[in-house]
Amino acid sequence: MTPLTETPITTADKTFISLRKDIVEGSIAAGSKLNEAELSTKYAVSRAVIREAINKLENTNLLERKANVGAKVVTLSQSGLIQLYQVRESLEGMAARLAAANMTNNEIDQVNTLLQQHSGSVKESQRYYQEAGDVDFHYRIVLGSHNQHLISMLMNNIYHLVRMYRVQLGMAGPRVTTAFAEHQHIVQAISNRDQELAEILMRRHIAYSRNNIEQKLQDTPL
Amino acid sequence: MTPLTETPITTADKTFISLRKDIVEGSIAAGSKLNEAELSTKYAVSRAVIREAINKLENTNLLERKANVGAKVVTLSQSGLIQLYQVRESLEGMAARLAAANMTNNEIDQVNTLLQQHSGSVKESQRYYQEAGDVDFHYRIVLGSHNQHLISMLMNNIYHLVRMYRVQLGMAGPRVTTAFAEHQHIVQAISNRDQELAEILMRRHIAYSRNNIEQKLQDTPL
DNA sequence: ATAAGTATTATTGTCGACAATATTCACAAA
DNA sequence: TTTGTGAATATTGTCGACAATAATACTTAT
Repeated sequence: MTPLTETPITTADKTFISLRKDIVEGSIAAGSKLNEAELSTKYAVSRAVIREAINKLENTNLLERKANVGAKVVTLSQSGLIQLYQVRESLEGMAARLAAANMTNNEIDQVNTLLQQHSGSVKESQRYYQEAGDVDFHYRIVLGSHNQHLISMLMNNIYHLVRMYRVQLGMAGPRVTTAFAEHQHIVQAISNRDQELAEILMRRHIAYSRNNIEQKLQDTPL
Repeated sequence: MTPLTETPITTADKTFISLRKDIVEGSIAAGSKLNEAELSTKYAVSRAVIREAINKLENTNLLERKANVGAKVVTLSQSGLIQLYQVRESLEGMAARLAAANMTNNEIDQVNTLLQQHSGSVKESQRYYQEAGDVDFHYRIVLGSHNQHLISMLMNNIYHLVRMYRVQLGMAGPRVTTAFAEHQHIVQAISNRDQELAEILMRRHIAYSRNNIEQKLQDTPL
């Protein structure tokens, strides 16, 4: 299940999504320079389209542009990861708080159903949950905040870069089961409409998650 | 004193800044549609430049684009303002926390000096502080977080829209002196390296500020 | 051999024209 | 009058070419 259905209309949009995918998954290497002419032939579109896609990518924090020089894919670093997760903790904490205030009963039921479904697959294969399940859960909470700025910032500016770290550093990890329990507690707080607790639990959850990734990063440094 | 010196290089950058100014200050009306050809003649640049500027403006939350239809300046609304301040509270709270952890002693000294300077002008004319002083203070804290994502999000995605609300709803307000005291307390907490308190105080400060603006909004509804 | 300055090449920025899509207007039918 | 259909118009999306800037290679002098 894809949580948010992006429907690219223009070729610039499609190119943007292709480029983003290639960067996140590393087929365009971190730190490498983007040559507009090259990309133009590679994706079989005009340079104007490439430029528009690059402009859009700039917002996603996946690359940096310098005037008259060009665009470079970001480099992954420990400090970059920490900074990213600090922002995540801040924004998703607020999202959980707002979700406790603003989610409809119907939305809360759906999240509960989602967790029940996951509970099964957690026991069997831990793999599934970590990939799609975790993302799904966080999406629901963020959308449940009903705050357009919050949603846009996390979806567009944060999550793709988070995924880039996950993919390129090969995060899978044994944190699956404890993370699942944490998710349950967060939903519990939201069900109780306890804004304060929902925020605290979500912030802790993300802080734990960061520690986990950081530890992996010690083993396989950049 | 301008806190962050933007140095536009290309004509697209310059046009972007001009357009942003005109939108924030309302000479291009909120809710109005942007016609690329019109703007092209108005700013005396090609349509390509206008399009690049519009693309950049999309990130600032000052306008919305729809494929094959065009870009519209955002409309100001009470719920929009509340949502904006919720995000601000979240991000600037974290910024204050990180500032308490990461600011150099030198940076802290500079903020203290800044507040002392303001303390004089607060007694005389309240006007100055509310405009430049408040902005200056918040910039220092945000920059003091030493978190690039946080800085970028607030500077690029949030503050211009905040200013648009302020300008177009004519916020000046008698909150000057109490806000000044709040600023002092925040700096005190940062000086003490008390992350927890710095975050709490900043969040309260912004919540108060939001209430203040909301109240004004009751008097002059949109 | 090295350094500085200049010429050459490569790459990004800007432009005007054309294509594709959406909007508006006119007309006809109910 | 209102509604639906089609043509005409306006607007955005895409393209290739040229201009401006940066990166590279070459030459020359010390």
